[in-house]
Amino acid sequence: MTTGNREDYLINILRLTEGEGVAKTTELATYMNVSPASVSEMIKVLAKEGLVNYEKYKGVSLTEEGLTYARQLRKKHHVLERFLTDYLNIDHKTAHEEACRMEHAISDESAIKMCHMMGTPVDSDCQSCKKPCKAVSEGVTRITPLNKLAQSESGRISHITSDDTEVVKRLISMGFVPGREISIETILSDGGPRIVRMGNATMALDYHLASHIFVDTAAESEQF
Amino acid sequence: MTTGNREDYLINILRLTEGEGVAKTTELATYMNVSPASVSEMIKVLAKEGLVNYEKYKGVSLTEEGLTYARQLRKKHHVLERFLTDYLNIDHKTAHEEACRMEHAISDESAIKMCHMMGTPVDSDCQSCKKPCKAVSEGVTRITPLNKLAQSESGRISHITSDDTEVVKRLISMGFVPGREISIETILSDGGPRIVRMGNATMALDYHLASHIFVDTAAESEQF
DNA sequence: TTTATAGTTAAGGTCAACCTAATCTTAAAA
DNA sequence: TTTTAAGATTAGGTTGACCTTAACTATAAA
Repeated sequence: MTTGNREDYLINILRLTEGEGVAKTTELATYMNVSPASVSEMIKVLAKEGLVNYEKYKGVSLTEEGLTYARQLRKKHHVLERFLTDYLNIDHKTAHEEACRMEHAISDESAIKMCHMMGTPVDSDCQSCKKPCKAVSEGVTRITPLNKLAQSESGRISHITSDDTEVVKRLISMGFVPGREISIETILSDGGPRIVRMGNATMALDYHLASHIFVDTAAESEQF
Repeated sequence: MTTGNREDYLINILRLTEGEGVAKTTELATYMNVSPASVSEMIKVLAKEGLVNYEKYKGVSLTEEGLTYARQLRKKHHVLERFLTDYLNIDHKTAHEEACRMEHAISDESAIKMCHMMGTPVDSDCQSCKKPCKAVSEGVTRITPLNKLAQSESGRISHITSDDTEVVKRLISMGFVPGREISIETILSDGGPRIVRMGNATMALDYHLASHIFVDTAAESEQF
C-alpha cells in the first residue's frame, strides 16, 4: 500500500503525462507546490517501487503498473466527486477537495460498486480532468424495467435512470440501489403499484416510479 | 484539524467512556494496541488542545468539545458504514474497516447530507458499537414516515416498506397506495393513533403502522 | 563552447507516531 | 501503617515520510 501522498504524486504524474509523454521535475514541483528537490527524491522512491520510469534529467512517466494504479485512483476520485455533487448536492470545489481526501481511503471494491450504483456517469467527462475516464466495467445482460416484470420474477438492479434527477435520488434513498436483489411479490393491477421485496424489506411502489428501475433478470447470483 | 490518528484516539476514548466516566491508560492502550507510554503521551497532547480532561494517574475523559468532535466522528463512521453495507452491499467487516479510514476524510457537510440521503437509518443501532447513535442532524428530509408528520401536514405517499410483507399488504389493502395524497387530520396522543384523510376517506391508523408509510411532504402537487 | 536553466544530491530539519526502560503513584494487601 | 504490585508517566530514542536549502551537475540553445 502506497501512502496518501505518494498516491498524490502518482495521480499528478498521470495528469501531467496524459498529453505529453513525460512530466518534468520542475513542472511537477510547481503543480504540487513543493520544491523540485522533493520531487526528485520522491520520484526515486517511486521508481524503486516500479511505479514510474525515471531517467535522470529526462523526466518521469508512469510504468504499466503505475499507470494502472493512478488510473484506478483517478476513477475513485471521479466516482466520489460525482457522488458528492450529484447525490449529496455538494458544490463542485468542495466536492473536488473532498474527493482528493477520500480517494485514498476508499477501497477498489467500493469504488466499483459505487460506480455501478450510479449507473454509467463515470464514463463521461470529468470536470476536474482534461481527459474522460472509463467506467470500471461492463457486462452483457438482459435488462427490463421493473414495472414490466411479472409477478414472482426477480433479478438484480442494474441501474436507475430518469430525466429527473430528483426521481433517481429518491429511488436511491429508498434503497433501490444497483446491485441489490429484487423480486416482485405482488402486482395489484396492471398499471397499479408493485409490491416488491429486497432483502428483508417489502415495499409498495408506484407503477411509474418502478419504470425507472432497470433489473437484470439474468443476474440473480452474479457477483460484480 | 486533528490528524487521523488523533481522531482515532478520540473516538476510542468515546467508546470506552460511554458507560464509565473515564478511560484508563492501559485500557486504552490495550484497546488500541499501542503501549501505555504512547497513550500517556498522546493524551497530553489532546489535553493541551482542550479535547480531553486529563488528570495524571486518574484516567481520561472527553471535554465538551472533544465529545462533540468524537460524536461527530462516530456518526460519520456509522453513516459511512451504513452506506457501504446497505447501498454497496459491502460485507460488514470490510465496511467497518473502510469506514474507519473514510471517517477521517469525509466532511461534516457531506456526512449530514449522506444521512439525509439515506433517510433515517442512522438513528438505529449500529453493529460495530455497543451504543446506538443519533442521526447527524434532524435536517429537512422531504420523505417522512407518516407517524412523524404533525397535525394538518400533508403530502403524497412515496412508498411503503416493512420487514413484514403482511404489513405492506395490509396497508395497501387499506388504501395506502403510493402516489395518493394524504393528510394528517388529528393526532390523538404522542404515540397514539393518527386520523388521516385520503381523498374522501378518513381513517384511524395505529402509530406503529403509520411508521411504515413514507410521505413526500414536498410533493403535494408533484407528479412522479 | 559557453552558460542559463533545469535537475540532482547532500545534509539536515520537522513532525507525528511509535517504542523500551526507568521511574514514579496509587491503592490495596499484609 | 507500611509495603508492594499494578498501573501510569517520563526520558530518551527510533522511524518513516515528508520537506527544505545550498551546492553541484547535466543539457541544450545561443
